[in-house]
Amino acid sequence: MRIGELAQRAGTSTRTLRYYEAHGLVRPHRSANGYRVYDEAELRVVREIRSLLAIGFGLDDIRPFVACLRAGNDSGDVCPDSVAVLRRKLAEVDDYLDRLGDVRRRLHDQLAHAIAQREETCLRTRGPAG
Amino acid sequence: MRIGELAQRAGTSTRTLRYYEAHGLVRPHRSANGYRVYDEAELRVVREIRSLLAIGFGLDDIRPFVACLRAGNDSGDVCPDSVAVLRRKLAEVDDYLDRLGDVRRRLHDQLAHAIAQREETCLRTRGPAG
DNA sequence: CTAAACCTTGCCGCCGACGTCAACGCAACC
DNA sequence: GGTTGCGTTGACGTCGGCGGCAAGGTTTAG
Repeated sequence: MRIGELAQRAGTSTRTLRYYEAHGLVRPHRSANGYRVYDEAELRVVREIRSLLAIGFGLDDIRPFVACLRAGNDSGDVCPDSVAVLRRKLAEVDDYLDRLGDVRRRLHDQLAHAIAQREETCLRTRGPAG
Repeated sequence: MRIGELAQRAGTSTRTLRYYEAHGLVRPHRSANGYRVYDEAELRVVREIRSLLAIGFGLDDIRPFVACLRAGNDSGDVCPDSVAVLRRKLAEVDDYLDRLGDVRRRLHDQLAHAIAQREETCLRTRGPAG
């Protein structure tokens, strides 16, 4: 399969596939004329990459998962390195959830305060009977 | 007050202050020799900017808050435009919290699955009496 | 023979909030 | 008058995951 077909089947672009290759994640052969040739297994790899990117992983984080797939495992996350990354990412997400919760509270309070102030101003402007 | 002093008092850099100015957020006068001169109120403005940046606002989002302060209000969030931004941001954060919660669940499940698989492999390798 | 549809490498653009020079001017002190 | 420490503008670098374009080669269909 050539790059265009893989791109279409993986739901991405040829540019993206070349980018993954440049970063060592996808490894095509080359046909006589220099065209990239991918075997079926690479489709699996590309889908794994896309799936992990979608939940916030960087390409560096993804490398162990690809290696795990290439090592013949049914899923990319059963190898020690992958598990380590999963643990780290889970911790990062938990951390981020905490901070985002704080931000939410601050936003909520600030909004409540602003609205209260506006009500007050409104009352003063129109008079207490307003 | 000149740019160095303001930077120090606001806990930031001169580069940052010039950047804010280039984006219309801070407005110094100029002394005869061309130096930027800030009055005390600008310290307040810069602190507002920093505070909002820290909770994930972009400079564009912050502009209404600065305008609100400049209009003579005690806090930058009581004006209609600021309130609108606060509402929008709160919605964005809620949205992000939802998606991050999904991601967390997926990470957690994936991790649990990976560990279960490894246990199984381990047992098979060492034998059921392992 | 030519056009169309593939493919190749290479390089610039993007977003956003700055950091980090470069090359210069101004002010003050000894 | 030389040094030090302020200030000025301008322009390029950063990070990451690509998009998009240029300038060419290959293959296939008509």
